[in-house]
Amino acid sequence: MSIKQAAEKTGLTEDTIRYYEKIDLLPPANRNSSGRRVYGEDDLELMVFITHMKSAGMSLENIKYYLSLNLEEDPNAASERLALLTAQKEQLESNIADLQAAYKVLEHKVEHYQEICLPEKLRSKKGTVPQ
Amino acid sequence: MSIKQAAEKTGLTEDTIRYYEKIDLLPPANRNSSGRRVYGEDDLELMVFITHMKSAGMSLENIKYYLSLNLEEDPNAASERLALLTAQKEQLESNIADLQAAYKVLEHKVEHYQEICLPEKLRSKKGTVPQ
DNA sequence: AGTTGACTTGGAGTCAACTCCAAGTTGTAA
DNA sequence: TTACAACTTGGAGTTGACTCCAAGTCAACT
Repeated sequence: MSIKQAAEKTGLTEDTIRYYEKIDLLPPANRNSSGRRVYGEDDLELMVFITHMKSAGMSLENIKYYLSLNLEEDPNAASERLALLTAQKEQLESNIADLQAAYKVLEHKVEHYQEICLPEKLRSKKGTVPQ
Repeated sequence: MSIKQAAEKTGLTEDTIRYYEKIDLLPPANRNSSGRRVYGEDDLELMVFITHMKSAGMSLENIKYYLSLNLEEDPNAASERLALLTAQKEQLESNIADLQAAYKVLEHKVEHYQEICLPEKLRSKKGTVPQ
């Protein structure tokens, strides 16, 4: 599939995909006979994985390092990956906790302004802390 | 209190506090007789509020807009604040959901590498999705 | 009077992560 | 064949949020 289709499927932009390739986060894409990038399912999976790690707050630099660990050749690669993932998981836990604290603050504020805006009416739909 | 003490109490750096003042996110600080910045409890509260909103993913620009809504003079300020906060709360909900999805992915990966690294042993301490 | 050390300023530099651009190539369609 | 859209490249520019710097001021202490 073309870079355009890959972009559509992953939610990345074409520029971002090329940028990821440029910084060696993605391996050089396969090319067709006229030199255009061609992607397969494996490539898509990798991009999706990257977006997951990114939304978990991992920097591109760290994702790159993670991906560089060669499971076939390096006997320590697996445990290094484990260490990285565990650290990231812990950082993520604390980020989520921070966000949830911020959420509570927001919730309070929203309630406050609802009381100002809707004089003693329909204050029904309280948000719940997302699970 | 001095900028240094304010920085210590809020976790911001002195540079960041001055930067926030420069971009009009914070009002011009009061000065003592020799022109140095002096902060009171109200100022600290504002800084803490800003850090909360920031960790909720609100941009400094949006926080600035929120703070610029003048409750005394503008009859619509309260409902505009409500709208802003509600939008932010919704965005935050979806961010938290994303993070939790990423967390699940990480958790799976961690389990996978634990199986590789610790051959059928001590796979006890599963992480739980943080509340 | 001299030396710290904490502050002041305006402005420049940094960083991650894009985002855009100009100029060129290729494959398809009218 | 001529137009057109979809790609290609290297490199420059942008954004948000700091972070650092040089040069100067000020108050307190020895």
